[in-house]
Amino acid sequence: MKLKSTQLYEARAKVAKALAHPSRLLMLDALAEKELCVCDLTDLVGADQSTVSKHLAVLKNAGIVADRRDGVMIFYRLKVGCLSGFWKCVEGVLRQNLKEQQAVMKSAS
Amino acid sequence: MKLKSTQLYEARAKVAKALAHPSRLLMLDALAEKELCVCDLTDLVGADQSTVSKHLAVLKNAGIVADRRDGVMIFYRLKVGCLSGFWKCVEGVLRQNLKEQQAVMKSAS
DNA sequence: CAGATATATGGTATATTTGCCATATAGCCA
DNA sequence: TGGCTATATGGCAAATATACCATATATCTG
Repeated sequence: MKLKSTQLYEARAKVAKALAHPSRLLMLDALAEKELCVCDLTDLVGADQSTVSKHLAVLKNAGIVADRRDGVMIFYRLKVGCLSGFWKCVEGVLRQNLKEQQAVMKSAS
Repeated sequence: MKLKSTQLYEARAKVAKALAHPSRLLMLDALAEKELCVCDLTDLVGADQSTVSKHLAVLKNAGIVADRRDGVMIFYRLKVGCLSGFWKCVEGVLRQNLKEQQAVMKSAS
């Protein structure tokens, strides 16, 4: 039971780690629209191609995206559909947190 | 617009980073039930108290939990309600990925 | 096959994260 | 106030993540 739990949280952490970089999040947002090749994503992120390739490997290894070869190009697509809803919820909470902080600041002044 | 986007993805990454550790995820799961003091969470995680305290600081700084003092003890509670639903969705996708991989293995054997 | 293009991988320097120890801070109670 | 308990913080060493360069691999095309 303890081992099982450990594995569960490590699996979740692997996904969270894959999401824990601005460039990867930018790419995921773009991929939510349509599949894109590495060249598109490299342009989008504005980093070295090898850097983008490694970011994509992280996402793929976490099971968040999948890839498909078409000739010389490799297209990546999103496999997890719950990201946009999740961020919407999280950002709602953070906005609320901010409001509460501002209220505290105001009452203290 | 570019700056705004960068800030958005950095804000999201901060939340994802806070989620990117098995011990923190274990604590968040426990906090989904009810608020807990640092001592409870230290027992749960089984790490040094200072380590747990720092993990909690990460979660608090990301806006995922809030704390409340009651005498000598400090109770933490979850502020973000969308975590369990998110993990449920993610784990569904990962299970599906696994099935597909197994199907590939089978057809290749 | 040779050359060109798209992508991945190895190597390495730098930055960040993590965990524990020691210690500081804060509240409770005698 | 002094001692006790709960929690937080500073410091440091080890582990991990990140970015870029150089280069390897794979595919297409002539």
